[in-house]
Amino acid sequence: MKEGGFISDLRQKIIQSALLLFEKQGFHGVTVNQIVEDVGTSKGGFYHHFTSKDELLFVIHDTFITYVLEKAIIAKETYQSPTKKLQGIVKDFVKVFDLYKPHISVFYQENIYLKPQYEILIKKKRDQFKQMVKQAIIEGKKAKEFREDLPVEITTMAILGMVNWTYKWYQQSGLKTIEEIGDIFVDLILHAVLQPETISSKRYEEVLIEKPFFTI
Amino acid sequence: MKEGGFISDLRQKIIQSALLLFEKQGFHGVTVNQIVEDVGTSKGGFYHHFTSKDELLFVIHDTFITYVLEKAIIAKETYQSPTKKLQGIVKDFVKVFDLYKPHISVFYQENIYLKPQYEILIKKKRDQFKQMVKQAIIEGKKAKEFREDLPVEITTMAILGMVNWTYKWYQQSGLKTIEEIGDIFVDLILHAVLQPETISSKRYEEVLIEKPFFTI
DNA sequence: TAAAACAGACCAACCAGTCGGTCTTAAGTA
DNA sequence: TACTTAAGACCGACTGGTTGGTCTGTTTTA
Repeated sequence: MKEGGFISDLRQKIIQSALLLFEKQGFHGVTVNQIVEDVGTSKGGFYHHFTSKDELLFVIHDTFITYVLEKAIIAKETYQSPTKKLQGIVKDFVKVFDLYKPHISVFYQENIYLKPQYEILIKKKRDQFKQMVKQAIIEGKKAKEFREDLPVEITTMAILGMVNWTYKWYQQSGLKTIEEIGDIFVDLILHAVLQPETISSKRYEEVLIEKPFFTI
Repeated sequence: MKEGGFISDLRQKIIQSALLLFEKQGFHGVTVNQIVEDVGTSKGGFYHHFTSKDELLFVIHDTFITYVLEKAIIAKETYQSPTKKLQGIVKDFVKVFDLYKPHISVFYQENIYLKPQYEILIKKKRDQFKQMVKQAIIEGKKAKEFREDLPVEITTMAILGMVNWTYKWYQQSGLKTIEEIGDIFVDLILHAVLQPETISSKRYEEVLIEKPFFTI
């Protein structure tokens, strides 16, 4: 508590252990006893910090989605053009996979086990995030940066799906770094949504934060 | 047994009920008792047809992945050019969401609960499917239909992610039909992977099965 | 010294799977 | 056709193990 800050905080230790256990074995594949044993504490310690196993699951969900949402808001406010906004949101989000992979796995894998009262709270924030991607696409069409025939809703879900799915296969020990993966995703997305003229001309350099790999 | 065929087969009824229950509440959120009650049978009936609850989960997984794999093999053999192959595989796969949505949900949601001996069998088929998409991309690059700078592995996962994620949001009652969604996905994917020249010229008409919506 | 933090034995509920028994079906027999 | 019979299909009370959560303490902190 004194030194080390939250590192020695039992609550955070429990979350950390639970996170890794839930990721590999699922919420129902891990018992409270396993968690407390892994942490090196007791049932008493656990229930002093959490009212239930379900609340622990909620805390994990909430920590993650809150963080992601804040990042997205910053990206949205930082950049002006829709292209840059979309690029920023995607790149920041992909980066999160490095630090928060267990969170993300639990977030997408165990969300059906959230109790209704918690589910409502999480859904709200999750929808907010989705809305930011959607908004970027709408603005991109309006600004004539993106193709006008782009179906907003499906394109949004396609982008989210492509990025979210990363939790199923990404490994830190893999061949590509998370930065590289993020660049490739942005590249694929921009090729899919930008006006063809923008791509074939050199005009995309004006609308991008940085050159994607395909311009090399 | 006489008329109606497998529709009155208890085994199929159990799978059907379990499917819908697992989809909404998860494998561990549904008890064997709930399943047999839903079907209108008994524990005895259940364990006459399945050795365990785990085996039921495996059967659901296997039915689905076997079907998808067969479809992909047909698409691969039907079309010649890589573009058409990729287009065919994706379109067929997206169509599956209409008939097999519960299967898919269970397949991606509950796969971590598969017992090791079953997991091995499923992983084998799943990898085969992934390999077919990957192969189409490799061939597309070789044939100069796709961009040469395309990273094969990540692009494969991006496409799979985009399509797979559909199980999280697709609803039959939604605004777009599954056919439309499939077309949009193909459109986005092709814009992302095809040579820019092919898109800006009219040459894509030669390489496509049918005109995507954006040519209108 | 009191409140917060933690320990761990204990419990009630639940649940996958079992097992002895009954019912249905259809082939065999005369 | 009527009767026999055996195997497959199905029933449901029961069980042994497990699990989330409780409660009464003990230790640590401020």
